[in-house]
Amino acid sequence: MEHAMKTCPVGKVAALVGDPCSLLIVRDLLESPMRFSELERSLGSSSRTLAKKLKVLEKEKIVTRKEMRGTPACVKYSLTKKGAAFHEVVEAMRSYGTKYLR
Amino acid sequence: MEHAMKTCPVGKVAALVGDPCSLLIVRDLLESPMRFSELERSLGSSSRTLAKKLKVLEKEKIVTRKEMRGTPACVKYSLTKKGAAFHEVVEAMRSYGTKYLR
DNA sequence: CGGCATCCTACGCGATACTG
DNA sequence: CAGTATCGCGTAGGATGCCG
Repeated sequence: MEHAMKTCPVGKVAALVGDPCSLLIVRDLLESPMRFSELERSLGSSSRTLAKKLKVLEKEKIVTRKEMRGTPACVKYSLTKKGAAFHEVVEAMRSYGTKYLR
Repeated sequence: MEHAMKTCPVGKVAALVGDPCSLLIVRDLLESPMRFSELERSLGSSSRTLAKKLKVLEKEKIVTRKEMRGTPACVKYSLTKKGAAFHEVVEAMRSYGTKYLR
């Protein structure tokens, strides 16, 4: 499996956002920048998982972390240009889901 | 996480082919029908994993199993119309991967 | 609020071996 | 060739608790 995911463009994308969690993060952030807790609620995932996924996406330059000062803390996540480019992929998926999955 | 994947079209698609293996199966079958062993080699996965994924995709009417008689056995997998409709999604991914992932 | 640390469990998945 | 069965490990990911 490893080989295919490093060779082919499709495989590489799959390796990056090929899990439901990362994909849904991108989907949400395409809508608008969001805070950690907002994502947490939207996805219904644990903070642990969310934090880990966000870190990967940040390292891959898909997502930007912006920390506003103040107390309590406030952090906004948004998409980079590279991340926003997932728009086409997500829309293709949405279109498919709407048409074929009830 | 469960909720988001049953509510939103994108989530539902993710639940279906939101893992690298299933996605790569679809990618391959978009090219042409393939035999079990061909998929096995192409993906570099174990027969166990492949068989399980294929069963799911078959149950979801993404993939069709066609058994030719003869010995040794020969089985061809191909996409249904519903499966072929993933073309747009896969192409969007390929386009993204080509542009942004080296 | 936005995390990180810890613990714990389920399961994905490869390796191997065996059948029709 | 096309699977199924069994074992065994690595890991994803929830639950909980703590801290700046």
